[in-house]
Amino acid sequence: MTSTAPPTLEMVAAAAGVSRATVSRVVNGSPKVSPHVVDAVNKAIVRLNYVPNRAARTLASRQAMAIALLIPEDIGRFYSDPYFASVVKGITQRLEPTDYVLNLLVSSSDPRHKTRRYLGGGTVDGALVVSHHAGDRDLIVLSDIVPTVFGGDPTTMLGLRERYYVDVDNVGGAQQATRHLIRLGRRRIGTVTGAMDMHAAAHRLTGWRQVMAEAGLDDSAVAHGDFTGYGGAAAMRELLARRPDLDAVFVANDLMARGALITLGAAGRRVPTDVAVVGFDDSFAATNEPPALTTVRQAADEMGWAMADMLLDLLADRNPQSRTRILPTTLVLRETA
Amino acid sequence: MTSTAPPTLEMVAAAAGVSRATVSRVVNGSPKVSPHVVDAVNKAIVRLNYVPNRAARTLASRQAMAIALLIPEDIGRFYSDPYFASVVKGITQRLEPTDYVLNLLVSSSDPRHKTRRYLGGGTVDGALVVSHHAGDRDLIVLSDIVPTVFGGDPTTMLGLRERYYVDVDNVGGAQQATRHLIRLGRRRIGTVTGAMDMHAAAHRLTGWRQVMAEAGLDDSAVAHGDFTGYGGAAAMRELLARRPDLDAVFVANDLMARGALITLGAAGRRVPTDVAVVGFDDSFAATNEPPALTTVRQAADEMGWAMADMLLDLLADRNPQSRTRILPTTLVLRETA
DNA sequence: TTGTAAGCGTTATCAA
DNA sequence: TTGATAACGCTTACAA
Repeated sequence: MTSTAPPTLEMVAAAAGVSRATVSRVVNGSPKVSPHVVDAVNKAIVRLNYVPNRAARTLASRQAMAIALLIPEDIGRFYSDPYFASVVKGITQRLEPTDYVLNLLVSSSDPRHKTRRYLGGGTVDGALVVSHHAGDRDLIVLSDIVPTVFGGDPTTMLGLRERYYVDVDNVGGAQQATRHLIRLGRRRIGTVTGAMDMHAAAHRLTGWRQVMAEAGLDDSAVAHGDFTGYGGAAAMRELLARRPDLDAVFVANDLMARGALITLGAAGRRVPTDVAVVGFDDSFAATNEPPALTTVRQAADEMGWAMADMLLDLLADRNPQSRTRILPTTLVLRETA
Repeated sequence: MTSTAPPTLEMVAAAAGVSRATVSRVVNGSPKVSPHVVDAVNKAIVRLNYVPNRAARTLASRQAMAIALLIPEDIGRFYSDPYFASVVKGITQRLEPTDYVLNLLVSSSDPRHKTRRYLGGGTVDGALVVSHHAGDRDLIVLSDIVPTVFGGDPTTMLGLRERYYVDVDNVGGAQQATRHLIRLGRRRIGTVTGAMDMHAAAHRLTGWRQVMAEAGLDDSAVAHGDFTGYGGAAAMRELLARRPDLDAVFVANDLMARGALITLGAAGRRVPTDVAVVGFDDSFAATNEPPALTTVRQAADEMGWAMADMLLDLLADRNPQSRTRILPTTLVLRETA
């Protein structure tokens, strides 16, 4: 903890024998300063161990150089899902080489108040919203306060003007998974869905349905899960009870796929010999333990990266290529299908 | 995005027919303002939808009302470990009711530069460091810049002055787990350690050793893991090869315990009938899928909470009870032992 | 109880 | 290329 007050621009100016303005120019890399002066100033900066004061800078330039990361109220889920962690990872990676910093903002029970106050205070230049749930209406409002990029399509809600967002191709991923299962010769294919109040779950189910229909297969073996391992195990039991002859299952995320695997093992089914299993996410859960899951990779970190990238464009008044960006999903073949 | 400039204190003052100072007092809840005036000011604030400018406030008060969360360079590990997620959760929960905000700072490859610059710029009032690895020396330096609280004992490194930190009782937890196994009648007890460059792994091994020695049991069945599921599975195989008659195993974290369970299943051992298994962490992995793990709970979120709490004390010039705080660990009995 | 006025450390606008 | 000199929006003695 520093005891003496930190050096100011003024002190550096005095030490270098120039004006404050000049030091400011040097600090900000202005091209029109004589090399000689630049040198003198830099020496003084180093000698005094000078670091610009952020608040003063923000106040004068009206730029906070900070971005808010808004997290849904449902804290528990956010932290327990490796998917979110990867998104955050991607965001921080994109921001790393920039001067922007990330402010973690867990939208409280009263987002209207604290969050709005925060964003309104000029504390941040923009916001990133990571939320899967439909119904986080409050968050939508925020995009009227500062430039905002959403993770996941927020336009499924009504009354929305154009919003910026990045999403992954959930439908396409589910299609690939299902087609793969069919290619494998499976015909009695079921699916375990995610929590249906999240658009990702709905889209994945849609993809599965489309391919099943195309192939003229029975698409009635649907059981609803909740994106947790236990939920996946329970849904799998339900599926097995209804269709004991099932030879494949597309599970809407890896966590549930793990649970499904356990149910299958307990029921004496060999994977993938008897029943092939494909998960979704290619998260940590897919490869942390054997058997390694065949799954649909949605590059969550890329999503975070793309979100930050889009926001950066917005903040630089550089218009992003487009308001939305859909990232591809790819099937990753491993041991379960 | 607002197009018109946001209202200032000055504008509120004008609207309410009082001075700037008075508005400031009202905003900051000063007691010596007549109720009548308070009312008028608040009305004006609401009417203008006024939100104080953070930068101006910070500049004038020399308080950033922000806390940095420093994350180790090894990004991947941080994000894939549910333990860290819980710590962050605890931190945000403690900070929720305060006016402090959290700044996520992933210490880059060159922490000396960007991080120091950041902390030095008066951007934050204090810092929280979450790191398990020994050797993050650079981070230690930071505690000379701003008040800092560490998660995990940083004093194992040399040349350290007094530091503030919160840790969990790893030794005690391992002891409880091992004693439980003995109480169960198990005598041929092995252990799978974590990555030995982390002090938590070392402490857990120590706890196991102590109890084994006390009980006069053979403590040679030690296999080293790396805190991942695959590592745990491999270590378990090694243990089984060396000691086929093993009747219990203490695994240094839940992720590895999951892997160990798979190895045991493949080897035809029933859990807990043939081999009892106790994990560590009580993380997400312990209960996400069956069987639910008997494990040692280290309340990671409490750790985050305690870290933030200690820092808050520091920032309020309230001296914390003590410079260090060791949180208890408790054995959670479930299905595997 | 309220107001005046002097900062807080930068950036930005002019001149020079 | 450099230097005065205003802002920027708020807090905080110090007066009244």
